[in-house]
Amino acid sequence: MGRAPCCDKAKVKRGPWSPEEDSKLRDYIEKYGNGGNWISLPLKAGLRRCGKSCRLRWLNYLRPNIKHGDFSEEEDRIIFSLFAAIGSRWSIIAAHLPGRTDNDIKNYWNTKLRKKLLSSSSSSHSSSAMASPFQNPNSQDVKRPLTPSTTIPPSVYNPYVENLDQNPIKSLISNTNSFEAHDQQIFPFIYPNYPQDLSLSDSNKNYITSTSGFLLNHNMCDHYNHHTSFSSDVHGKRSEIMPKQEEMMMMMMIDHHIDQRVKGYNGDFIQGYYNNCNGHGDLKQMISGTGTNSNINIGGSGSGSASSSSSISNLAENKSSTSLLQPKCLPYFYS
DNA sequence: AACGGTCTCAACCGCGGATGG
DNA sequence: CCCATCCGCGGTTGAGACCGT
Repeated sequence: MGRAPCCDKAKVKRGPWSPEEDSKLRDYIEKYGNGGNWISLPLKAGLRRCGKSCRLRWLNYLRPNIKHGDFSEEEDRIIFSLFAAIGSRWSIIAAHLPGRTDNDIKNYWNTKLRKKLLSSSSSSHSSSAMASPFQNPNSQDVKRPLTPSTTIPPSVYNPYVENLDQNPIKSLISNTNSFEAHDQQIFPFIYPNYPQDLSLSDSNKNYITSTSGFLLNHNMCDHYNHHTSFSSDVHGKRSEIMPKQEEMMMMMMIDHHIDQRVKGYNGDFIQGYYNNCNGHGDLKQMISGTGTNSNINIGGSGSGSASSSSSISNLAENKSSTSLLQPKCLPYFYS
């Protein structure tokens, strides 16, 4: 037996709200609130609407202090940052943007920001492609050598992920320490207003920025690990938890950030992920380059297998790479 | 001006979680 | 514990606006 409908659809009005309906709803809620019960509200307010519809109309449109209209660049950055960190948790993202609703942000992402990211990512080989919105205006463009990041408390790099210290992926990445990173290209994903957001002392700033090169990837990998039981148990079975679209965006972000600092990198992280999802390897191996099928390839174009496995560490040494994104990946990520 | 394709965004839908009897 | 009910969320839809030809 299916779930009972929340209201009798034959008796309620649907579609766009009229000014009169808006006025009735607004007046009622301003006088009495919703009484903790949206379902019974329409009857009391004299509206022929479903309670859920009333709730949505109030929250997304009639509620005071709702901000409509264009998003600022700062808001863009916050959305990108939080999306990178937590995915499509629109309500949480909305909580960071006063006056914006989750619906608004979701629509904005789907119609504008996603395209912005796609176009940025597709042209990421040009040096300034990602200057905005990914560049943090608050950071100084200073290269710092990376050091292992195991000393960073988890809460510093992702407030939404717990127990990152126990994450095996984290330590593997931390050992890959031969990168140099531009903080401004990384931190905005996590903290748009860094360093202001963190209110760090000078010493703490150094301590954190020295490892920031992989913070983004830490977050992403943890995100994957958390949501998809990432390693070998995915064997060809796509996660039902993480939507395809989100996977694509996350991988493109990772891809871009590798691309930013690895000369000759051509997108094989995405291929690696693809292969991983088909049971050819696992993410830890992919990142550390330790597995038989670590899928960051150099100079290879093997189909489904790593033709010349290497690691991000090797790529960081500016070894040339001519490998291409496998054609079979394209329908998967770009369909 | 007419037409067709694309984009936007308000609204809907269904699910999972929370809550209370 | 079970069940019913409600809430809140995220994905999807579709009408109208917009744009290019």
